[in-house]
Amino acid sequence: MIDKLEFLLALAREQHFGRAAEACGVTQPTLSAGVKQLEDSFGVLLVNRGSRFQDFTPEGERVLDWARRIVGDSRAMREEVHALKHGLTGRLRIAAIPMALAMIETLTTLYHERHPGVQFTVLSYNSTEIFRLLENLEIDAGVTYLDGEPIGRVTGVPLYRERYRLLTSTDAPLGDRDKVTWAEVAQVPLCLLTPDTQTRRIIEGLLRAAGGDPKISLESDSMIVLYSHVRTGRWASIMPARLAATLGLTDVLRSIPIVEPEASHTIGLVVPVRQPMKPLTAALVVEARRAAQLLAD
Amino acid sequence: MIDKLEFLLALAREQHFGRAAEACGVTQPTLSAGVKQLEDSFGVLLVNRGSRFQDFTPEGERVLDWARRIVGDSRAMREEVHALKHGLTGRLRIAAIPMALAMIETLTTLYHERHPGVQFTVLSYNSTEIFRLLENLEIDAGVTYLDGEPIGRVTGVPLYRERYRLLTSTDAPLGDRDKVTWAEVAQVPLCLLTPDTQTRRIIEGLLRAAGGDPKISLESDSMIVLYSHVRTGRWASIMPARLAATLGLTDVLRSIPIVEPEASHTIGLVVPVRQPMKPLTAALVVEARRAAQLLAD
DNA sequence: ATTATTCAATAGAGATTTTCTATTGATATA
DNA sequence: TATATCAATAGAAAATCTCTATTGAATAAT
Repeated sequence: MIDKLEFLLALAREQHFGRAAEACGVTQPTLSAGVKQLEDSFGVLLVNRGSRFQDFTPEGERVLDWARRIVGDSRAMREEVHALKHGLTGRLRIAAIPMALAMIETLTTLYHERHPGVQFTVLSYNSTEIFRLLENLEIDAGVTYLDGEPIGRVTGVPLYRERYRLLTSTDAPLGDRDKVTWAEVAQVPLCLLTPDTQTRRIIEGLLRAAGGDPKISLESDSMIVLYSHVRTGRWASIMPARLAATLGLTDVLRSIPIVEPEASHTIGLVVPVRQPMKPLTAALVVEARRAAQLLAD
Repeated sequence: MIDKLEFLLALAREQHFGRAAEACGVTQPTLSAGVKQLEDSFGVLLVNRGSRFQDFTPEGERVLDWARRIVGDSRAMREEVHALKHGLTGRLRIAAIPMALAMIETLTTLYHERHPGVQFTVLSYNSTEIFRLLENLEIDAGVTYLDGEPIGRVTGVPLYRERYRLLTSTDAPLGDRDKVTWAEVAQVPLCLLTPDTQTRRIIEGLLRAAGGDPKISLESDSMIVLYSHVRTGRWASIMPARLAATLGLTDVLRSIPIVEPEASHTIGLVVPVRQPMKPLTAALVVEARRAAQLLAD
């Protein structure tokens, strides 16, 4: 039964019987039969298909919702029993927005000190995807903005407040300033994250609110790409103070506070609201609260 | 997998492999094998047994907790999909404390008007048992005291406030009074519910607080037994005004307010906190809120 | 228009799992 | 000491699950 529900989750993820089957480690007819069995047992069609996968019926969507919950709980149960016997072990899957990647280390280091048996998978995704991955049980926790765009069925633990800075070289325009305004920054060609990220939308919003029409000379979904460009001294970017400090400043590379307004956003851990949590996740929430104290401004 | 968890729930309920098997509609070896499979798959012992059932291991208790959740959700899923197709049908299982039995009609009547396809099972249990039954998924909802003794993992919906009255005949002691005090009532021989009920504990508490040492001339777990005795005019009892009115007063039988103090307790619906609820339960909560308005003092 | 290709359902065989009956072994009760 | 109760075990039968191979339908490519 539960494995059939896992079939359904895989199908929702892959939107394709064959790939879903592969993801579950079974053959396509097996997965097809599993879905059909669910349909028979419920007495309703769950998936619309016309010789290929189309989408889920309304009933299918509801079942999918329950399936996520039931499959999640069944994994949590196994994890908890395992933890009772062997302590915390296993893999904790975390996704973070690019802007927060450099601070994940604070979390994982604290966690690893207490629970050395736990391994980590840290992925970079935009905030929208993070919520989708959480819903689909593909990650255990995310690190993203807590304010701003609405958040779904998750619990948030604030980690720190992020303030943006202009990263530029001393000999570039504005490079000699103590602080700059958003209006001024809007005049400079910038390297920013791609428009699918919330950070990009926030920064563009601030630039436009200051009356600017920003020129994005280079965009990427990788902070490394942005930073390596800025490092040459020929490009400028905007990033959180903390991130700039982590990546390292050089004698020609400066991180300049941006004012008017002094915008700040809260970054935090997000985990499924489900109670009780998986033990690995519960422990992460504990460490996140500790990390928040370390990171407090 | 889920059926194995059901085996475990039955075992917790029956404390006996054979009876648990019968309750699940399988033979004893099948249930034994199912439990053993769970143990193998978790790698831990769940049940302590020395040639017969003893109890659950700590790990077993945790698994039991998850099993209740998972099994409950899986039933809720089926119910919801069924409701999407056929509307609300099935059986709603409600347990109420004896003192509240007469008001259940208010709930079921409202419910039945809107959802004629739903059938009811109404059981009489004391408040402690009601919580146990809720935990074990043996009932969908309970009706009991919301204040007083601590309540567990349930959501409460207040229905009405209950005020106690002395039920006695006109020619008995106190029978001619407009109101009586708890101290006075403590002097009269009474018919009350058995001591395992919260109502009995509350009433005895009030009587003792008024300095009395009550004589319980007859006790029963059945309101009918109490009422039929009082009806003869030779016995007296204490019950809520509303209940007395439902059972019917005669020319010799009076219901007299008891004061000093004018104690009152809230009776309400209790349902599992689980979100989302089973459709039948969710509908019951809606009707309970309507009923509360009808019953408001 | 014809041919290829992709996709999911179906058929049927083999493997696995599940469940049963019957029995045993152990413990508790008369 | 005999009897009854309880749960585990053994082994056979039944049900199920999963696989390979194929079909049929729909889309894409030539």
